[in-house]
Amino acid sequence: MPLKRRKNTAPHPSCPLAKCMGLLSGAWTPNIIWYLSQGPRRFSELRADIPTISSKVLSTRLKELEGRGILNRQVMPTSPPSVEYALTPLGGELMPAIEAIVDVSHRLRLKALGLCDEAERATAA
Amino acid sequence: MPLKRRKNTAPHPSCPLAKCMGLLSGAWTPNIIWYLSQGPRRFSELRADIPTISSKVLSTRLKELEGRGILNRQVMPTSPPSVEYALTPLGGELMPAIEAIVDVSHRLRLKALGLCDEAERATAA
DNA sequence: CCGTATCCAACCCGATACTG
DNA sequence: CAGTATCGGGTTGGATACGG
Repeated sequence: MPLKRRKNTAPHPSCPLAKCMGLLSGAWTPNIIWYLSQGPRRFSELRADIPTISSKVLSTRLKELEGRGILNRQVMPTSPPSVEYALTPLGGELMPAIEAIVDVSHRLRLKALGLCDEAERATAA
Repeated sequence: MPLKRRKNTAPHPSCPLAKCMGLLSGAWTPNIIWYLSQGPRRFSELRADIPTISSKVLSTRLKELEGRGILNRQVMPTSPPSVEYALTPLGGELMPAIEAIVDVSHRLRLKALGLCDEAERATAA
């Protein structure tokens, strides 16, 4: 009984997943966005926030994110020149999504530890 | 005027971004989840859904996602053996996040095309 | 049909060194 | 301080071929 074949999905005309992947591509991209969500931040501050990132990668990601419209770059007129990066409104809208993923991840860990449906089953002894 | 230094962020004790990255790591992971969100799907169907993915990578991702509790794997008792993959409830909760990212991405493209705040500025000749 | 094994090219990122 | 240039290792993923 060879089971009937299902059509290729694509039921909704929307399936631009490539964009999803591209938007947050880069190992540290979500972290950069997360730190900027707490307010504008300078290059060296981000470097300190993410100790293991190299300046090369950080500057690359910042340029990418600026080009995508996720953050703005502003040079401050201070004596040692400094640069501030801040999320755009649209960039800020990524935060709920990132937090949702983190939340699911957290609950998955709880489940993995077996600390979750224990209550449901009411092991009761 | 050397501008006052800001403390290292980390204001909220929660900043497990490494998890966020890990959950959706892999170039095709969001796509796999997206296709499974429309219902259970077999190995070869997913292969057809994502034409450019290799069977090696697909099976690797599926095993990872199963291990993380994002999807379940079930062998169907059909004559040519087939395997169905389906999102777990927790895995399904990733969909809103993925859709949110896709949505932001879409609006960013509109902005990039200059089809957005043109109205605001009312270039007005 | 459902994968696994091997090989290999591309990419990504960190370390280091250097410029304005 | 805010980056850029270069190198080199580690990882990812595609192609292909094979096994259950």
